[in-house]
Amino acid sequence: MLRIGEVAARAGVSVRALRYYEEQGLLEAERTPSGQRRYPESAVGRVRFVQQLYAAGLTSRDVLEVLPCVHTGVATPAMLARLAEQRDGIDRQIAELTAARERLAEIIRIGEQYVPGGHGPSEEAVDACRPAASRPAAEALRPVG
Amino acid sequence: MLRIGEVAARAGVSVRALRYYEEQGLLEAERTPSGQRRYPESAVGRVRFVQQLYAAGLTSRDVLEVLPCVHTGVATPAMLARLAEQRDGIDRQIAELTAARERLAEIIRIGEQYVPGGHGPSEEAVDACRPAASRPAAEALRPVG
DNA sequence: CTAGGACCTGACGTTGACGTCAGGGTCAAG
DNA sequence: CTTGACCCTGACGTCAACGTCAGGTCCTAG
Repeated sequence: MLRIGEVAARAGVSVRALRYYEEQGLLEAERTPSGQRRYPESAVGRVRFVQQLYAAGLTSRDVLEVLPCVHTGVATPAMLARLAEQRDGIDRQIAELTAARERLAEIIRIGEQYVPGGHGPSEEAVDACRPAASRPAAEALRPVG
Repeated sequence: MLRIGEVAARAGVSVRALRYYEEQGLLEAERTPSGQRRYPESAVGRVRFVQQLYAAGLTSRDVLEVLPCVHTGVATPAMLARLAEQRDGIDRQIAELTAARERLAEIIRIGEQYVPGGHGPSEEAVDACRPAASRPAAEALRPVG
């Protein structure tokens, strides 16, 4: 059985975070007679999983909805629906991130092309800043006005 | 020239958000003699771009660091470095999201497999909750304790 | 037995991106 | 000329996931 500090260190989070997770019902702990928390090794993996879901934009409540699969080992249809919903949400996020990434990457490509020479503003660079959908407009993201 | 309400509607954000962007230096506006804001069409695209970067986890300050490419049309080496940094951050996020997504997807697959029958907890379902790295441990994410 | 590092429970502070309310101008239509 | 939708500037409220501080307990090495 691990003490809270050990779990925190192994999972790469703060002690405060673990107490917060308990508060939110995401992580239980046994208690010693004196009231100190004791965790099984499994807690480390669980904390990492929670962190992963947080990173995916889920809230504590979302995670709480999704975690029961852990206890029952099997999902109800309603839970499956929620799981699928969260998965789809993540898919949407990935799509958005990919779009944003591409946009930055294009700005970088064009920037790298023009910086060496060091000459003035390039239409292409400005162009890269515009949303793909409105490229023809040739206006977006240039100095407003 | 668009009024603030129109820009907000077209970009799918609140009027308050636009005023906030101005406060953060992310979006300028001309003013009518009476002090009302007027935006060019380009503002809509710009707002969408800012939203996209927010969705990618950038803060207002991050966006502010990245936006100047818009004004100069070309990036300084320092700016290119920041852009690359943000792009790499997004890449890391995408990787994490993909991992989280896969984990949820696996839970769903196994859940779908066992729910129809409606019998008890399945080891596989529990297994899917564990981090791939610690699969051999066969402990993580089961009822803690 | 004692020092000090780890742990405990409140409970208030923080940060970012807005929401919301108060109190008051603006302006096209009827 | 008045009504009602839209706009303005403060300025305080919100929510999540913790950070941090206070004041006290536990426990392990020396």
